[in-house]
Amino acid sequence: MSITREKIIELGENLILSRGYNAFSYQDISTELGVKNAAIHYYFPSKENLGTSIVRTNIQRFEEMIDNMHSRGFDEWQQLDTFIKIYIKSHREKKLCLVGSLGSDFNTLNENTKKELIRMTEIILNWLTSTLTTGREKSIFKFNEEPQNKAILILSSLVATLQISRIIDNIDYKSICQSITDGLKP
Amino acid sequence: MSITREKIIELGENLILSRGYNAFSYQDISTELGVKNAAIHYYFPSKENLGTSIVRTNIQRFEEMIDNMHSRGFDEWQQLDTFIKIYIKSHREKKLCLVGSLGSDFNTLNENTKKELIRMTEIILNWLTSTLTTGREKSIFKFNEEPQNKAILILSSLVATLQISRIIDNIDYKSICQSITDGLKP
DNA sequence: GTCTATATTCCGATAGAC
DNA sequence: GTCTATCGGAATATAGAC
Repeated sequence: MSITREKIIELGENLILSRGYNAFSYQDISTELGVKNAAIHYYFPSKENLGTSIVRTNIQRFEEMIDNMHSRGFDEWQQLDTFIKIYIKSHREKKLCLVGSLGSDFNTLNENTKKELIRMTEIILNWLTSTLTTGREKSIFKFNEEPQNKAILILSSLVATLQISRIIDNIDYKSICQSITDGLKP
Repeated sequence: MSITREKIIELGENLILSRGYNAFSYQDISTELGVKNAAIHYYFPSKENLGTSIVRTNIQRFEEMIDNMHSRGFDEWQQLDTFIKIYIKSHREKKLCLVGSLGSDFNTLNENTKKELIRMTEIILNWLTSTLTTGREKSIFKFNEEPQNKAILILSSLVATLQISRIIDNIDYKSICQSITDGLKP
């Protein structure tokens, strides 16, 4: 795994999160790296390859985070807080998250990228649903909805508030996150 | 206001909601209308003009709906239900809403389109915040968050669940909407 | 193995035909 | 007033140079 390859994935991800999948080009990346746009095709023959690799990298990062939290013995509150902090960071950096950004572009993605995005979203929702379920069993959380529905509502709130924050710039993202967690307190 | 002009706005809106602003072209619209792509430029000289007109049309539609509900004497529950039904219809038609779709593309929009999108989002959020506030004063709704935060949370849930539904296709959108309204019951 | 020169296609947009 | 022929540029992608 070359350093250039990783750099391309990182630049590509940032471009997707700031401008969207269909609004960035290989030229955007190559200019940044000081090479011709065709050089990127050596590492990723088509945009589909790049998009798919970006999503796969994110899945790996997320799974490592989950493993890390489990091995550290984080309880459900600590896990949820850690997850929400990712979104607070994205908000600070004026970026969206892949679910929201690629979700909007879903119908224009290639099959492999779609497949990985589906997989990523399922992994996130399954983890969140499971965390909410066990957290409620332990009376750490309190809520009345189906855990699956609650998971979708929480993820949706985090995802779309990033998008709305981009439109209305004086939104207090942390305060919204506070409202989300307040709604889970026993 | 010619019939062709209205047809272009309608087709353009559907393309933004299904494929995104940067993924549709004048060709997509002209093919549908059986003319050359340049014919669309007669009605909308640039894509910016078209995008801005699409958002303006939506603002007008939303304001007419609000006026209509007020003159019919809808209470806060009836108003919220009517609003949510727009999203259930969008979900059925496999479309997003403009806030979510153009929110993702925000950084790539022209100044005028941005301005109208900001105006539209403010109008929606102001109406929702005001409806939640008076509804709570009348004890029709019950919630603990700041009305402004609650409005953003509800809109975000509706917006991003459309996007997530596109990725994960077996999501019960109506059930999610039920969870949203259940959370407001006294 | 890494990158460039180049091809091809499609985009938004203009000038001008009817 | 409405639409077409056509342009200039940017997109993705290939073939081949180093």
